[in-house]
Amino acid sequence: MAVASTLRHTGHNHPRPPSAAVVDDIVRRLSRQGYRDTEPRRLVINAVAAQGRPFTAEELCAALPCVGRATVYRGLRLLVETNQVCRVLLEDGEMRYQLSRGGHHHHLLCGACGIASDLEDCDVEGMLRNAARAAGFQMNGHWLEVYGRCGDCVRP
Amino acid sequence: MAVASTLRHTGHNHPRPPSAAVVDDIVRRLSRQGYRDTEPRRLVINAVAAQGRPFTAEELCAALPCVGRATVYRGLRLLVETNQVCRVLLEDGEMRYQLSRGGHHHHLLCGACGIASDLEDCDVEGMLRNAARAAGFQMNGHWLEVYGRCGDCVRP
DNA sequence: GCCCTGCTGATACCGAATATCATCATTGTG
DNA sequence: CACAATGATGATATTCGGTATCAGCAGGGC
Repeated sequence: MAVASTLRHTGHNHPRPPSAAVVDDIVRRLSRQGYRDTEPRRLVINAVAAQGRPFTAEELCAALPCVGRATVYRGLRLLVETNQVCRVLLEDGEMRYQLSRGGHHHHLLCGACGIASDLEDCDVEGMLRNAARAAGFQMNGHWLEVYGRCGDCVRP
Repeated sequence: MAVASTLRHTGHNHPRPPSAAVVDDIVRRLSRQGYRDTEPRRLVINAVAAQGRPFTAEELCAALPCVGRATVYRGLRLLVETNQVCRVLLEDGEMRYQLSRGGHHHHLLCGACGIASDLEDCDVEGMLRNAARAAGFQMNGHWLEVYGRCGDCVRP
């Protein structure tokens, strides 16, 4: 129902064309794990996919006035737990979320426009593991965010 | 006053000898920036310095029953803002704090004992800057946490 | 179409953190 | 050393993000 009017709420926030394919993919993956395909859940996924930059749970609630708070939070949590949405840590410690494009990657967070692009093909992983081993530490994982200015904001 | 009894509250938590020198250093640095040397503030700093592993603001409050909540929170925030306490991000997204030993470093966080050791002499910095530049991104900073098992917990 | 069960959403609740503000204490000054 | 200016304190109220509850609803297997 009110999908279009819902998405309009995020219009000031670099909206993407709500790609039905992406949403369907996510719903299908959830289905495969036994989660139902419900309308409110699809609305949440739709809104998540429409965000153009890392968002907070509260922003998602605001963008979905016709979906209950609890449902939005549950939906977001489900997406995080199934690794379809990744957490993004801002420089000031605030936690945000973003649709994951899959695979292991890190974020290049622009402090000017707020957009998070992905950094792939970077072997921090191996380097860190070695450095950690040298300190007698067995590394199992890591969390990395990179802050600065994206190309568009550096040369305007 | 009740410093000794206060510290005893952290006894189960790898307490350190409350090094007066460390505390004095911090107080002096604050003084230089115009912040007063007050008893409650010293108590907070003392408790911070006595923690053996990353702690939460709430834990600090519990360890300082005779200092007001607001004062504990304010004191901790002041220490973070003046870079004398660093934030530590746990794998699950929880934020904790730890006395900074100064300079830029990263944390090796042991998931078993909870202790955070420092990783220095590691050129992630340069590597990241290059990788970011290759993606057209101007890097100004980064946040990195390494998770795993410390030497003591790997071979018990 | 029916029924089981997961999902929803209004509400209440919880915990962490901050705002308020009268009172107190530190520190620079005379 | 005493005083005044002002920063700091702490009890309290408040805000805010997030979760628990639970009766009613709806998806989807049969």
